[in-house]
Amino acid sequence: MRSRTTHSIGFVAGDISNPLLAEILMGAETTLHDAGYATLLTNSEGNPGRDIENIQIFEQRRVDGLLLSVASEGHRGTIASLRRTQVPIVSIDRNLPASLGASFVLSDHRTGMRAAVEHLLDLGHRRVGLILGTPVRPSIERQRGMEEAYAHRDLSPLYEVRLGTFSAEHGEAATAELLDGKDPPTAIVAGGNQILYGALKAIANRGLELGADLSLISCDAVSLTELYRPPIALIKRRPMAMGQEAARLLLRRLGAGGPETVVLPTEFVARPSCGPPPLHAPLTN
Amino acid sequence: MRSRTTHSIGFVAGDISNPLLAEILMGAETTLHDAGYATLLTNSEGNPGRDIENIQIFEQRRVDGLLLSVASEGHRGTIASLRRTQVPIVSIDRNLPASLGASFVLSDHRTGMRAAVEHLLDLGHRRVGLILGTPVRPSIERQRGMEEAYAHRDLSPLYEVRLGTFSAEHGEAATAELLDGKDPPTAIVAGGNQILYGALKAIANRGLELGADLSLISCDAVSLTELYRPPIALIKRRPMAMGQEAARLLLRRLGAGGPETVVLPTEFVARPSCGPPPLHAPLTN
DNA sequence: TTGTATGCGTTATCAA
DNA sequence: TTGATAACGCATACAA
Repeated sequence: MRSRTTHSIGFVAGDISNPLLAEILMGAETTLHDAGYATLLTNSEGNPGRDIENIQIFEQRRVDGLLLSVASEGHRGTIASLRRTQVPIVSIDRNLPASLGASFVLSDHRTGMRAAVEHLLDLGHRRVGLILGTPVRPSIERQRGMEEAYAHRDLSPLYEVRLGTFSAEHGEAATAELLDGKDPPTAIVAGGNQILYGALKAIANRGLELGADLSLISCDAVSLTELYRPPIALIKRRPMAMGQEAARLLLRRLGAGGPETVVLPTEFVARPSCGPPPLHAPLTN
Repeated sequence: MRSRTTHSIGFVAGDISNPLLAEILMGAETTLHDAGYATLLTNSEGNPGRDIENIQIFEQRRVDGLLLSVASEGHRGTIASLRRTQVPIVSIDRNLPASLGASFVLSDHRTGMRAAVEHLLDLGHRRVGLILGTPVRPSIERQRGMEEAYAHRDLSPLYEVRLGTFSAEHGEAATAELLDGKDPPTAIVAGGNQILYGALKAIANRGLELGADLSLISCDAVSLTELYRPPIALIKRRPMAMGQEAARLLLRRLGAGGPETVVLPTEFVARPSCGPPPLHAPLTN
């Protein structure tokens, strides 16, 4: 008498301790719960191998669908696991081969980043440091937004990009390198909230005043950005809406709809952490 | 040939968007994953009705055990649902009737709070405001720690306690009331990280300088406490260890062990957000 | 044609 | 040293 469906959904999360992902998860969980589905959660901690394991675990448990934010987009094993999986897939802010037939919920990081960098260029900055996490879609789109801003103003690409991990450690190390290097940037964009924490630590250690000695922009709104003094400019999005949208896309797939892609906007919010570059900084180009 | 167990665990969380709970969850999930268990997560959003729903969902899915942090400890319906449940239960930082035969992982909030308040009393404070969330174990234990500190010094209980919810809104409103009232406190203790955000907002709105005009102590270490200027004193614990311990207790129950209780320590960390009370404050008692 | 995307082959790295 | 696994890069194919 029972249907073949388990009325459960698997969520493969990269790092649950990230408050952003927690919000996405909450949005998805709430929507799925209202539709009568339980959410199973697993944690990969940024490890592609555990992504594969987790996908297999969900396969064994016969979940009706998968929500996932994979650790590595191009990873051969991950793609192979997903190809074997029969259930609908919704990818959250990650690019996957179209042949998988997945749905996508993506943030338009590029537009927000472009607006942020144009704001810095308007203020007179020319050397900007961009600190990114692993080379997954959000990082790549953010870099493109940076490139577009410079290209649109016909300026030489004097920005410096530091790829790494979405960790406070990388944020701190990259900020230190940028600030201690030759021709240090007059503005820094932190591409993730853990990266922001690390960057702030390095900045505070050097006694630099935000908005005067150095400008700073954060990706994603953490409470810290509005409570910090001065308040920190940010590229905003709505993570809970992202989770809800992911859940809705999955529910449509379960109702026999085809794969869809939804792109959600990001918005730049100027705040006093951005000011004109210090006068002694070399204004090239 | 398959065992009757589903090798899955249900985690009933109050509010996943709380970074503290996210860390507890991650600790539990990692340990359970290593033991071959998948973690199912549901979210109650502080609503006892949804606690009951979620417990029933897990019952239907035949999970092997439950980890939970209930919204309301005394709630009749919640207790009744738990009584019906056949699987082992581990309660995280919540009191439940002993007749349920649950295991417990608890934080020793009282000791940390007592040390924190004694620090304030040593600095000369007599009027302290304590902002708490809902009346569950952490709040109750924190209040007791406050009481003990005053009693141990033979001081009149000039502290003021504000129970409410674990939200930034309550933190801001309660801080505003305390500061705008007659005989305002010279120090405030924020009993939860969302409460801290609200309190800081109210304090910043009034242009008060921490450590000089007002002293502030936070419960639980959010990155904000070390990045804020001045850094904010806190009562520290290890949420990830709490999740791991909860998972271990549950695994022991699954291996036919009896119910156990583990109490994990909290530690007060003094920081510059605490200073002597301003001279113009009335020093009573 | 140019940019983009995908799949395969190769190398590098780490752990046993 | 060997095995496995992850990162890199090229060639191809498709689309704008």
